[in-house]
Amino acid sequence: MEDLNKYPHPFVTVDLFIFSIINDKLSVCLSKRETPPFKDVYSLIGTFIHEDESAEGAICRLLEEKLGVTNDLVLNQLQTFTSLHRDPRGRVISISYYTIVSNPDLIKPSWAEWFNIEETSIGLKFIGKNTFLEDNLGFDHAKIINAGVKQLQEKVENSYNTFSFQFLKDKNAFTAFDLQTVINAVFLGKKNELLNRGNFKKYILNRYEELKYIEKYDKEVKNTKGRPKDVYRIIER
Amino acid sequence: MEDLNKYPHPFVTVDLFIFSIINDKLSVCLSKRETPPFKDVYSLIGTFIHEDESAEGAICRLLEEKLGVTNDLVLNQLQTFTSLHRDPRGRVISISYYTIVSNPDLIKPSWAEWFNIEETSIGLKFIGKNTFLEDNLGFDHAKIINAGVKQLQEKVENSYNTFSFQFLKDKNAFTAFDLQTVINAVFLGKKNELLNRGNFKKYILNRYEELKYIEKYDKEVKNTKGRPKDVYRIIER
DNA sequence: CCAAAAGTGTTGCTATTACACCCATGG
DNA sequence: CCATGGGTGTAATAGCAACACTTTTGG
Repeated sequence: MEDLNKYPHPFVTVDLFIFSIINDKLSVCLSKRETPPFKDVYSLIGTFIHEDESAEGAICRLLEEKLGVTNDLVLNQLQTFTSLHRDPRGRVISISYYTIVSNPDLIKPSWAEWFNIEETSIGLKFIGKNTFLEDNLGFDHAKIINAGVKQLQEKVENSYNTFSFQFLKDKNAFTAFDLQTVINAVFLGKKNELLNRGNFKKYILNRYEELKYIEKYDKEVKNTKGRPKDVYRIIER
Repeated sequence: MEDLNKYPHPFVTVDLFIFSIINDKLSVCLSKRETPPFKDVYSLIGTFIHEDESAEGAICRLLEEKLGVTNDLVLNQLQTFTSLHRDPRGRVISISYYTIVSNPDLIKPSWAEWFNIEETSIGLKFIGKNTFLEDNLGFDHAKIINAGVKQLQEKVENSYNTFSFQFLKDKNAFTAFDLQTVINAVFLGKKNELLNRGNFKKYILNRYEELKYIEKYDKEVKNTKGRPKDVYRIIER
């Protein structure tokens, strides 16, 4: 059999971005690089793929060992980036993944920071606690995040799926309002006008209920004025 | 700066599949492998990525040098496959791409063969001139083609785009019938009942015309009975 | 002038939108 | 009992599917 070693082989990394919703805004978790290249610059969280693991395996290792996340998360492969000079260290290709956490506090390390995503006329900008990012991300990661946000929106667009449920903080007690907040966040506020409250409840939530994706099970314990919201929980399959 | 060579690095290939429509059926171009592993077994056409080229660059090299295709084709990245034992030679990951050619005769080499794609109750089967393939493809390529067909259908599903135009044999002279044949082929015949002739012409073709994707420019030169078809051409952007 | 094949019109159904109205709660 | 906020009903509209009807050709 042919000897593979006669072929030059590029290095392969996985890069992950984690989405969540913070203060009703779509947010992404980035890290400040502690080593060159791009020392002190923010970028996606990544690692080289080891010989004995798949790309998903590398992402899981990243989540467990570096980020301390042991929950089972749904991993979505986004795209593989291969342009020649994307990494100054040499020939490195990157397989990018994204995932969703409902609770941003799941990510413990201090070097991992959350950034709200906002849309400007020229593109996305990322607003951290003390930092403000626009195009100043390491590698080609600004481009990757743009592609990721777009794909996330496409996945949620198709209303009659359960993809957006991943953002819900409590899968056993949420309301139409909660889910609509998620969807508004994913679309960076732009869908606010598109679907009014009444129709959302009637056509989206009631439809999910008919399809047995969710079930009503109790009224909200509330302490504000007004009629209490219907409370749902997800029906596990 | 960190020395990359301390990391083990997997090998990286690109694998391409070319779609076309032959005898009104969606077809895919595969090759019989001339060397191990999987000698004499059919598989996608692939190559290792060189040090000095991107994945798209490797696909272009494949098309030009191996397949003799110099046309500018639209390349679509499908997915990257990384499971550990997908290649018996060792740790090899594959970035898969697909493209569309309107004329299958563009692919000249004798080792590249076209297979009609049909759907059975258990999955896809591939029917060549003398060969019949079902699960007996090399590597994990049966899985890759399944994913590719699915993505192709999703792209075409969204009716108001121009993706399906890539299959048209003559972009300067086609009819509603031609385009409907393309779409029926992409859906492996299953959409035959869904859209009748009259509605397709009215709602799809006339809409494309309004959107200035296509324009009517002549009647068909015909030698059969019946009213001549409207003939369109694509408006280039 | 008739059959064939394709374009166009008509009808009804369904999904969506806008918006009004009704209901449950706290103060 | 009223303001608040959420649930539900209603009317208008847009899009689509089914199918009938009309137009244009060849023989």
